[in-house]
Amino acid sequence: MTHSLVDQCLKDLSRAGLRITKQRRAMLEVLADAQNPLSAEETHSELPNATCDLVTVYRSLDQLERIGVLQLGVRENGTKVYCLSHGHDHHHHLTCRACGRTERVDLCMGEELNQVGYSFGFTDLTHVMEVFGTCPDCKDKN
Amino acid sequence: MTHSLVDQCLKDLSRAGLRITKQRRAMLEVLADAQNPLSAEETHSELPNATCDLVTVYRSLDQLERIGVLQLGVRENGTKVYCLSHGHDHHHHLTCRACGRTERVDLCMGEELNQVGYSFGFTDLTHVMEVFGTCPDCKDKN
DNA sequence: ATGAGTGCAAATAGTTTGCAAGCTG
DNA sequence: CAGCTTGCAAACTATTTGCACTCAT
Repeated sequence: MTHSLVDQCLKDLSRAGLRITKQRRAMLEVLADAQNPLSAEETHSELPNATCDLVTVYRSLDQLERIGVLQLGVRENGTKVYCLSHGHDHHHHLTCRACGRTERVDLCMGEELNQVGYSFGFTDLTHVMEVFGTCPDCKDKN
Repeated sequence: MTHSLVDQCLKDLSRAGLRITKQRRAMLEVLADAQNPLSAEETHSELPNATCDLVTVYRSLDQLERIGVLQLGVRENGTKVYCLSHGHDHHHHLTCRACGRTERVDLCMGEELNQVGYSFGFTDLTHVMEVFGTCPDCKDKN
């Protein structure tokens, strides 16, 4: 199926002066299908066989995040993860530190954080908010 | 001067069954004096000459965070940083992505995040929240 | 056709692990 | 004096960089 979500992202890509390539389209498709934020490695491994090099994934994810098509997150170990943030679907995640399972969290205080940032004279504000815990299944396994 | 803050942390250390060593005391002193969260590397370099190996810093920071003496944060590039979180002085930071300058942010929605976590059956909840931006000085320099 | 984008190789940064020796409680 | 801690060396994971070649616009 054709992802209208992906098409939207591709439009944003051109609008930002970036080029549309089959590699980028493939990455966006992977991220659009993903149930949770993916790291560069994970995105790469979900890509149809040999779509592109891992380095290209790193470079593209970084650019896509800069132009706001992707939203950046972190794992507890510092690994960067990305998910589509198309339109204004900004949200956060609750991640199990044992199995990686994630749940969507719709709480956010981005507005307030930006206020504080502006009050200090800062610009280009972004934020990262992540919740980590042990999910019921992993708790039992223990 | 003697840091009552450090003494408090050391007490928490023993209470948690960890041992008090000169290395750990030195690290806590560095963190108590720091104006902003420090990475393992930075903490190590602030230590009085040859206090201990960098590996020891990594191991100790990790343990101190687990028992709640330190609060974990991340830089935009994924580097882990730590600051004292003694008592209940939980707070967050606004960091300039160009020069690293940080400002304290007292906003936090830990309570609400924990609620959501519990509602999913998750336990041992923690969270990370970081604001990144460009500070006035770095903006001008550009 | 021109410069953004890509692949490949190699370098970095940050962090973890194994093991023997040292020090704390 | 038992076992937590540390030091040193080495392995690892995540990410970045340089350069020549390719492709989107």
